[in-house]
Amino acid sequence: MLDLRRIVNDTEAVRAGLVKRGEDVAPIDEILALDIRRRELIQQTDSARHFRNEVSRTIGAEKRRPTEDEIQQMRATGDRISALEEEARSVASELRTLMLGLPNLPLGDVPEGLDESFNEVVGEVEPPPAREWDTPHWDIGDNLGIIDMESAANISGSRFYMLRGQGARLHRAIVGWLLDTLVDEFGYEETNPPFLVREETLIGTGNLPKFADDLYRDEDAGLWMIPTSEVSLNGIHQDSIIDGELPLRYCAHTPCFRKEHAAAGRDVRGMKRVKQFEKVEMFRFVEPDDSEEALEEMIEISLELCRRLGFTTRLLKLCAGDIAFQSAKTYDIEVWSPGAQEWLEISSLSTCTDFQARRNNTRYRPKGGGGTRFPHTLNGSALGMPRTFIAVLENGLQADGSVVLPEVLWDRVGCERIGTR
RNA sequence: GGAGGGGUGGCAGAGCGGUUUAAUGCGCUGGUUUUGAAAACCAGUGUCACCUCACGGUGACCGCAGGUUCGAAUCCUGUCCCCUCCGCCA
Repeated sequence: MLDLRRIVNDTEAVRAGLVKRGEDVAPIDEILALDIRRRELIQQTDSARHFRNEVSRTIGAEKRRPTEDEIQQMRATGDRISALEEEARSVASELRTLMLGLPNLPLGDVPEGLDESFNEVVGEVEPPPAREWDTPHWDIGDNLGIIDMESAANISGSRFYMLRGQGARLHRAIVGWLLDTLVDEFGYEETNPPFLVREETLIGTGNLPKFADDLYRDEDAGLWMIPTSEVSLNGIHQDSIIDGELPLRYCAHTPCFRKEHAAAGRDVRGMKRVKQFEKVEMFRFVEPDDSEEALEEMIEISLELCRRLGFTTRLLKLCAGDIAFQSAKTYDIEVWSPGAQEWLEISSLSTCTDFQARRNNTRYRPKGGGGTRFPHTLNGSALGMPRTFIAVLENGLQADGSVVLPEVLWDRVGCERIGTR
């Protein structure tokens, strides 16, 4: 959520930010009008209530029964207050609806542009030359008997995958290695949060109300399945004032559930785009002044993880039209997929400034005192799973069809190579 | 699913119709003392909104939503969540 005061005091900058994202600015004028009405109503209600408080306080202090006149007058005041409150509620609710529909504003250094063709590659990298045996991950997995797409379809239909034997173990090894590395080397607290969340939690991240169509839900229970652990981790401090010092660094390994309507017909083969996948996520609550540096640190962590897995990567700075609703700035890390001869998004790292904290009503106490403030939140994949798995297979593929594993995984998988030699 | 108990300020925890503008403790901030630190002592310190250049003022908030009343943290109804016990399922 944007700061209402900022919309009022710095209207043109807010409009410019929305335009940069290709967003409709019409709600701004409605918001400004509703805010004026809202203030009027608050003032009128407050003064009516002040009157009522004065009178009843006097009666109480004098320990007497109220007079007939007083009772009449107070009843009328009560009715007036009720009427004002009712209008105030409806104005506040309209205002909130509009506010929840506004995306975050892109930071100044976010590239202009409305679609992915305007994303900037940071430090161009040449992909390695193609090898004659390069082949997509589904063929590799099929040959080795470690990816079983047919069974997945039997169980759940399209856009699911199933891993078997050493494939399942490799998957588990990657996840375990990622978590351990984040905890042991990069100062993250490991968490294992709920995967089903309340509606308010999804409003807090920005997924609701706007993107309900992308999410799975249990309507009877009022619970939704998370599309990313960002949702659960952001929810930890919902409606509360963080007790203690920032920064807070959480990581989690969770399943993620997405309907993927928007991708209908695209990436249908293999496990690249599926309705259920797993991800190891990094999440931070930081002081506002520290968020840009924190984002750089998180990018460096993800790049380092890719390096240790032996991946060829490139870094993308997303343009204003391509960043997520809640994001103020996003970098994607893409890994070279030799089997498909394309760059594959393996991590997305964003700062959401105070946008999520505001929606979530998460606050902290700055060190010097002086009340509460909204922290900044940042999230990023410490590598998304099926794609990391894909990259390990395609990069490690040998001419004989076996896959040589990155050294960091040897102990966990129990071998250096999958397949015959 | 059944029975009971409970949700109060950063935390703990009183209050159960009108001097409560929510006691007290912890924590936090500042000060005194000290070579320095700790301890002790003194003072301050809930959140949010609106008005004001400011000093300051006003209002709301005791899980949430209604209701009763001149007046509700306090009484009534509904609802959500947490805890204990029982049952059922893993």
